[in-house]
Amino acid sequence: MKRPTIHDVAAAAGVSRGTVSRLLNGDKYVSPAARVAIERAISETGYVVNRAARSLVTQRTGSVVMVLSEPHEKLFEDPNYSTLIRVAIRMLAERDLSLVMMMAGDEGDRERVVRYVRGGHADGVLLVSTHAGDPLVEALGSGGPPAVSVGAVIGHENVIPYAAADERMGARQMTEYFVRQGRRRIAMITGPMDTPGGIQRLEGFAEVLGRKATQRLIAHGDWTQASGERAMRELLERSPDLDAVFVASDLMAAGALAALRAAGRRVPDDVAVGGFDDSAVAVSTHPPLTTIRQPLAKMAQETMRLLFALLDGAGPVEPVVLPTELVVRESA
Amino acid sequence: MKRPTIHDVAAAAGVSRGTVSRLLNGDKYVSPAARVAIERAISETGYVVNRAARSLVTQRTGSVVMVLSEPHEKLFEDPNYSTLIRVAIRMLAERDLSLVMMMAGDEGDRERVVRYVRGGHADGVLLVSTHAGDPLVEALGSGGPPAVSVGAVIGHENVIPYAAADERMGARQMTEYFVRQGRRRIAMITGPMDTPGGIQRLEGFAEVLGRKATQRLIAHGDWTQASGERAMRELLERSPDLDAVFVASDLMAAGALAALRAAGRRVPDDVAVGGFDDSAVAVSTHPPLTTIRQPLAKMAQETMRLLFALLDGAGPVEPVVLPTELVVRESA
DNA sequence: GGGATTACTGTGCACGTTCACAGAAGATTT
DNA sequence: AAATCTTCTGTGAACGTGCACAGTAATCCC
Repeated sequence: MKRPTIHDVAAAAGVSRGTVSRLLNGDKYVSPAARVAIERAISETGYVVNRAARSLVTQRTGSVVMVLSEPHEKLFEDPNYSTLIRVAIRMLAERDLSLVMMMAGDEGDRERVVRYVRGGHADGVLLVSTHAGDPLVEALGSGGPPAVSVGAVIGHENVIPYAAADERMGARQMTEYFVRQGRRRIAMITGPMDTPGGIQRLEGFAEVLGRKATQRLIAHGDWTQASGERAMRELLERSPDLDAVFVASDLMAAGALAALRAAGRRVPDDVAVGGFDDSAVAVSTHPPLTTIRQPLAKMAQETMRLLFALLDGAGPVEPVVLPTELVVRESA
Repeated sequence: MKRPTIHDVAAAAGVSRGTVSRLLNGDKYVSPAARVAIERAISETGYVVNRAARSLVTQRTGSVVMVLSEPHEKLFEDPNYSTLIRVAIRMLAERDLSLVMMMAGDEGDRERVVRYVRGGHADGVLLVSTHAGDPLVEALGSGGPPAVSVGAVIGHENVIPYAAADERMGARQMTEYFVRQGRRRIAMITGPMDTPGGIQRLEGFAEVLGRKATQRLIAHGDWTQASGERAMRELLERSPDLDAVFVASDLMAAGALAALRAAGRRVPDDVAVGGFDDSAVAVSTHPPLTTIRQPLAKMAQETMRLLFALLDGAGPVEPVVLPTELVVRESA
C-alpha cells in the first residue's frame, strides 16, 4: 500500500539507512555484499527515492525551469521552440533532471515565475526569447540559481551566458548572395527590434548594403506569419520596384510569399525571397525557401552545456556564437 | 541570506506557525488582525512556501507531467503539440500547478517516466500521442495518480479518459466533399495504424466510399512530412488515374503536395488534396490546404478539465468527443 | 607489535511544512 | 448562571532523506 521508504529497503537488505543512502548517491564506501543486497531489496520493494525529502535536506530540486517569454497568443507559433524543448528534455534526462515549463507572457505570469525561482523550486533557469528590458531578468537578478539563455538577452549579454547563431554573419550571407545575383533593390523585413535576431540581422544586412539600405526598403515584423505578410504589403507599396527581400525568419517569409503571390509577383523571377532559420516551414512553402540555416539543435546543446557548467559550480562561462550557413532552394 | 521560512513569517507577524499555515492554505479560521499582520510579514520577508517540505507531508507535488510518446527524431515535428503545451501550461498555472515534460521515446525513457510517476513525483499524468500497445500505459497501471490523454489511447479507451476530435466525422466530411465535387478515384494517405487518428480517419473514409475504397488507393504514413511525400509517390505509381487524395494530416499533405508537384500534377485541377488538422502548415503550403479543422485548443482544454475533475476526486469521468469542421481553401 | 591508514557501517539531527489536537476567549443557547 | 457552540490560536509529531560524526574491523608500515 504505502510507498516503500529508504528504511524499508535498509531493513530488507539488512543494513542501515546510511548505507542505502550512500549507494544511492554514489559514495564509494559500500561493500560488495551490501551492494548486491541493497540492489535486490530495491528492486524487490520497488523503491523510488522521494525527491521532496531529498530536496528538503540538499536544498536542490532536481529540476530546471524553461521560461518562455512570449505573449500567449504567439507563443509556439514558431516551430523552432520544439527543437529547444526536445534537446533540453533529452540532455536534462541524462542528468536525471526534469524540465518544468513556464510562460512569462504577462505580469501575472512573470510574478509566478519569479516566485517559483526565488522560492528555490528550480536548480537552474533556461531563458527563451527574452526581449530587451524584460523586467523578469532584473527580478531574477543575482542570488538565485544560475540562468542561461538560448540567444543573447539584450542588455544582459555579460550577465546571462548564452549560445546563439552568428546573426550578423547569416544576414550578410543572404544579402551578399542577393548582390552576387545582381539584385538591385534589396528590401528587408526584420524581426522585433528588441530581440537580438531583430537587431543584428538588420545590422548584417546594412553592413553589406551600406547606404543603399534605406528606410523605405526596411519593414518590421514580430516573427509571426501574419506580420510577414503585412510587412511585405507595406514594402510593395513603398517600393514597388524592389527585386529581392530578405526576411528575418522563415515563418514571416511564408507570409511574405503569400503577399507577393497576391500582388502577382513571381518568386524568384520578379522578386527573390530569402528567409532565416531553415525551419520546417522552409520546405513546405512554394517555392521552397532559400534561407540561412541556424544550427538550432547545436545552439540548444551548447546552452545546456553552459547551464551544466554553472550547475557544476564552474566559474564564469563564455557565450558561444555559432556559424550560420546559406541554404539555396528555389525562392532566390 | 537564508531563505525565510514559515517560522520567520510567524515571528515577524507575532503569531504561530499554525496560523500562518492556515492563512496560506485558505483555512477560514484566521482573525482579520492576524491576517493583515501575516500578509505584511510575508511581503516584508519575501517568503515563498517551500514546496518540498509541503510535499513531504501532504504527499502531493503540485506538478503534472506531460508524457510525449514519440520517437525522439519526429517528436514535435507536428506543430500541434505546441497548442497542447500552451493550453496545459496556462490552465495548470491557474491552479498553481507546474508542468513537467518527459519523453517516452525509447525503453530508457519509459523506465524513467514510470519511476517518476510511481515514485509519486507527479499528481497527474497527461498522455500525448500514446500508441496502441505502448507498455507505458500498463506500467503506469492503477494505484498511481490519475492519467488522462489528448486523443484516445487505443485499447484503454475505458481506462484512460480523453478528449478527442470526432475523427470519423472529419474523415467523412472530407470524403463526402470530394464525392460532391465529382471526384471519381479518391485515394487516402493514413496515419500510423496504431493511433486513433490513423485508424478512425480511415474508417470514416471507408464508410463513405464503401467498396470503392480499395487497398490500391490506400497508403500509410507516420505523420511526418517525408512519409506523406513517400506515400503519395507510392499512390501515383499504383493508381496513376487518381483524381483526389485525402491525407490524414496537414503535415503529410504538405509532403504529398511536393510529390504531386514533382510528378507534374496540378492541384486541385488534376488532383484534389485534402488535409486534416487545420494546423499552421495548412496556410503556408501552395496552394493552401483544404482541410478538416480539429478544435485542438478545445481538446486540450477539455482534457485538462478531465484531469482536474480527477484530481478533485470526482468519480469516473466520461470521454469528450468534439465535432470537426471542413475548411475549404484552394487545394480542393 | 604498536600506530597509522583504509574500508566500511550505524545513528542522531536537521530540513520546512501540514495536520490533529488541545485549549482559550467570547458569543449564544438553555 | 451554566452549558454549549463558534472562532481563533499554539504545539508536538510526522513526512523521508542526506550529512556529519563516531565507531569498528582489517590491513599496512616501520
